[in-house]
This record gives sequence, structure tokens and C-alpha cells, in this order.
Amino acid sequence: MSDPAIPSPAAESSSSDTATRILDAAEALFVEHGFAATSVRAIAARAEVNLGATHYHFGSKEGLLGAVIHRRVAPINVARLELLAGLEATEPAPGARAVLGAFFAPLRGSGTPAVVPRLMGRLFGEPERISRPLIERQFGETFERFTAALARAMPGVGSQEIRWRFHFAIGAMIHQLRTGAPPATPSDPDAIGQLIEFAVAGIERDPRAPQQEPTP
Amino acid sequence: MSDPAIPSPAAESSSSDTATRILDAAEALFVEHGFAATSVRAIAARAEVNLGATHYHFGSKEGLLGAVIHRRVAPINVARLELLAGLEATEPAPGARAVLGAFFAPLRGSGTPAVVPRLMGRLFGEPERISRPLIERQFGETFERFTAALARAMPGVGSQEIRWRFHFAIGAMIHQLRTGAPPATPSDPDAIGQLIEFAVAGIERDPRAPQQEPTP
DNA sequence: ACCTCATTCAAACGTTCGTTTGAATCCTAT
DNA sequence: ATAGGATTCAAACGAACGTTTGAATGAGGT
Repeated sequence: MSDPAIPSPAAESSSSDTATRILDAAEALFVEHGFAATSVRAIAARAEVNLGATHYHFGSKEGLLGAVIHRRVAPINVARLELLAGLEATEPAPGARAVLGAFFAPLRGSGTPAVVPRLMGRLFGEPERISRPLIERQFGETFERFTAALARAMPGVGSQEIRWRFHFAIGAMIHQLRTGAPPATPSDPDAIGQLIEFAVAGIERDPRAPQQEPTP
Repeated sequence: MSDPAIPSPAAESSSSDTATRILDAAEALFVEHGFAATSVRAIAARAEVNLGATHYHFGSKEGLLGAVIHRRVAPINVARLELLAGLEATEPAPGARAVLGAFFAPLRGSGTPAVVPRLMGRLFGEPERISRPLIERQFGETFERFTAALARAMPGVGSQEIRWRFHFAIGAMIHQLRTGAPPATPSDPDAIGQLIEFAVAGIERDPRAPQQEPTP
């Protein structure tokens, strides 16, 4: 009666083809329809595995979601933190552009085109009961590390203000990841590059917030 | 056998208390859990109405979602277009800040605190089959009008570039609407004001995109 | 050869889903 | 007062849901 939902540690990455096929199918369907609107049966059918296999390997539907997210997001956050560490090893206080570059760049060529981004976009749209623990576990450390780096890059801006600006930049990222190019735009030249430029401008702006002219 | 899903036109706004209570309950639950994860039964229970009433008044669960969205979003887009029209009547080519102010300002005091924003945030997270038609119907005209106004405000920037930047600004808005303040920030001073500043900086930035320094 | 144990499989579990039905009830205009 | 349409109600429909079960199957070690 060993718990197959938490298989032997070695089996995590060298698991049989079945678990991988389930992950692939679940990922595709979660991206397309979201978590609640995707049934375990549809996942099993797409993966061409038995219905029970999903619960055997991942314990529950939520466990499956966690595994899907973790498989894609963990490497990206590792790359982010490595880039940031390398940056800070080179120069004592890297600029905001370099820090944001380290944050956004790992989103580029991340395997299958656009599946990682759209998966993360979906995650942020799920009910908080489901998404919050996953987001916290996957992004908490990364968020804090980059917030601190941004604060060091811009000593004149308060810590709360830094959080707000980074918050908006992440929002632009999520939206880009979820919806792709804006409507009625033909090609997709370099969305991440565009995103970086937008985020740098929004974050590096003058620390004093100018009075907004009231709209009549 | 008249179709109660499309009641007599006059009844749309002067409908009985039941329909309004259903809208209120559905709105709260859609905001909290999303569309797919909310059951019609839970809506009826929260509204304290009979289960059948929802289908009697709105035809189907999707019809109910459409009504929930329309009730909140339509007035905001009307206000946006009115503000923009007033702006353009005063001066021939209003600046980007003024245009964005007209776009974001109606999000402020929109009735119940934060329900409109979070509802819109949810809408953008639903499966495309559900969200796309609603978004197109509710936001299509507004998006085009403001894109055109931004293009007029910044003659030096190409039309595609304008769309990209507006796209990111909307992303920052959606994220702010869905998640509220960034984590570990105590109070909520003026999120919309913060958002406007961020969007203005990202959109009004120098039209030439500077080379990004490669992250080592 | 046999035992072991991880994995797969078909079938069914009980629950909940969106929707439908038809009678009961309320409101309004005559 | 009363007829008639609009609305509410309790009950049920079939389908789909996540999960569980227990036997069948397979490969590996002794």
C-alpha cells in the first residue's frame, strides 16, 4: 500500500512513458481550457492511457496540475536565479534593465513554442485556492530575489514602490503570455523584447510620481 | 412558450428582484472561483432563489455569464468613450497621458469595491471559446477607438508598435484587477494612479527601441 | 521456475453537474 | 371577482465528473 502519488525519488525523472504522456496531455488541455474545464477523462483519452493511471501516478487532479506546473516552471526559475547571480557576481549593482533581462529572458525558447508561457498565464487565472499555493511555492523565492535586486538597482525608489512597479511588469508579462500578440497584429517579431522595453520604461521611470492632469 | 431567456425589452432593467439577486450571486462566485468552477446550484443557493430561476431568466449558464459581464462592463466602456470624446472635443490631439487617463479612470469607484475589476480579470482568464466572443463584443470598439487616439497622440510611433504598448498596458491592468496589490504591501493607496503612471511611462517611451545589453 | 512488486486495465462507485418539466403560485388588467 | 400570463417551486432527467477497486499483466531478482 505504498503511496504511488509520491513515487520513489529516483523515479521522478526517469518515470515510464505513461507519466510523461499524461503530463503532456494534461499540459495541452490545461493550457487550452483551464484547470476546472478539463476532465481527467479527457486527459487520459488524449494521452491514450487508462483512466486510472492518472490517479496512480499523480494521486489526484490537483496533484497532476502541480506536476505539470513544476515540470515547466522550475527550470525557468532556476535559469532566472542563475542569470541574476551571474549578473551580481560581475558587477556590484546591476541596472534595472539587466535585472529585468535576467527575469524575462528565460521565457524565450523554452521548449515547445508558447506552451510554457501560456501555461503560466493559465495558472495565474485559476481560483486562488488552487493557484496561490503553487504560485507561492514556485515563484516566491524568485520574486523576493528580483525585488531585492531591483531595489538595489534603484536606490532612490522606496521598497513598496519597487514592488508596485514589478507587480505591473509581471502583469504585462502574464497578459502577453496568455493572449499572445495583440489583436490585428500580423507577425510575432520579438514579444519578449517588446516586453522588456515596456517593463524597463515603466520601472526605471522618474521616482517622483508627477501629478496627473484630471480628465475633464 | 415565449422564450424567457430574452425577456421583453422593457424588463431588462426593471426586472424583478430575483434576476438581480442571481446576477449578484453569480458575479460574486464567478469572481471568486471562475466560471467553470462555479455551479448553477451554488449561484441559486447564494441568491436564495430556486434552481430553475436561473435558466428561466438567463437561458443557460453561459447566458448568465454574458449578463453578468454586460451589466458591469458596459457602463465603464460608455464612460471611457465619453471621456475620450470630451477630450478630443477640447483639444485636437490629446496626449497619451490624457488618453490613458480616460481609459483607466472609469475603473475607479465603480460601485462595489473591486468587484468590477476582478470580474474583468476573471473574464480574460476563461477559455477562449467562452471569453473571446464576450471580450470582442464588450471591448472591441473601445480598443479600436483608444488605439487610434494613442496613434494620434504619438505620431512618431508606428501603428503596430502602438498596439504592442497598449497591449502591455492592458496586461498590467488585468493583472492589477485580478490580484490586487502586490504581495507584502500593506495599504492600497491608489492602485489606478500607480497603474496610470506605469502605463504612461511604458507607452510614451522613446520610440526607438534601444539595444538591450545581453545578459551574460 | 517462482515469487514480488510496480504498473495497467475494465468496471463501477457515489456525487454533482446543467438542464427540463409540469404543477403551484403570484401579479395585474379587465 | 376573475381570467391569464409571468414567475416560482420541488422534483427529476441523463450525462459527466473525480475517484476507488480488485483482478490481470508485465518485467526483474533469486
